[in-house]
Amino acid sequence: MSSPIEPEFQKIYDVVRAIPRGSVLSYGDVAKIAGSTARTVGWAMGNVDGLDVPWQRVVGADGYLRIGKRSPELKEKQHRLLLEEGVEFLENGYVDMAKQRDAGAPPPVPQTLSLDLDE
DNA sequence: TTGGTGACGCGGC
DNA sequence: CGCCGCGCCACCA
Repeated sequence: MSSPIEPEFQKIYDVVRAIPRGSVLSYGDVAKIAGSTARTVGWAMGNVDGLDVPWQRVVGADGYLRIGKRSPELKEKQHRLLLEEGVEFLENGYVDMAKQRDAGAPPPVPQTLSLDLDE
């Protein structure tokens, strides 16, 4: 509604959509895969508007929900959504990243995406 | 055009 | 282990 989705952001959204339910990726991870930067991914997540993008599955590299600077409610919403998806949290409110990798969790990025950013 | 800001990340202290 | 600063890229005034 605001701005036309550039193909580059499209890639970001594509990667986020590929995140399996109950799993999460960090902004940096998404950025690396989409060939962008963490900041840009963050900006993209803030512009999902009505797109079909599971923005809640993108968290900080340390597992912290880096939202709430100006939208504490949004952070709570993300927390709730992730809980419903089966994502485990720690006492401090951080996502249990260790569990994420250790739970024998499936690769965050399905091969269906075939990231061809390899030269 | 320049400068400041931000849903980030990481190295230094 | 926490705080600070720089780098990054896109957006807005």
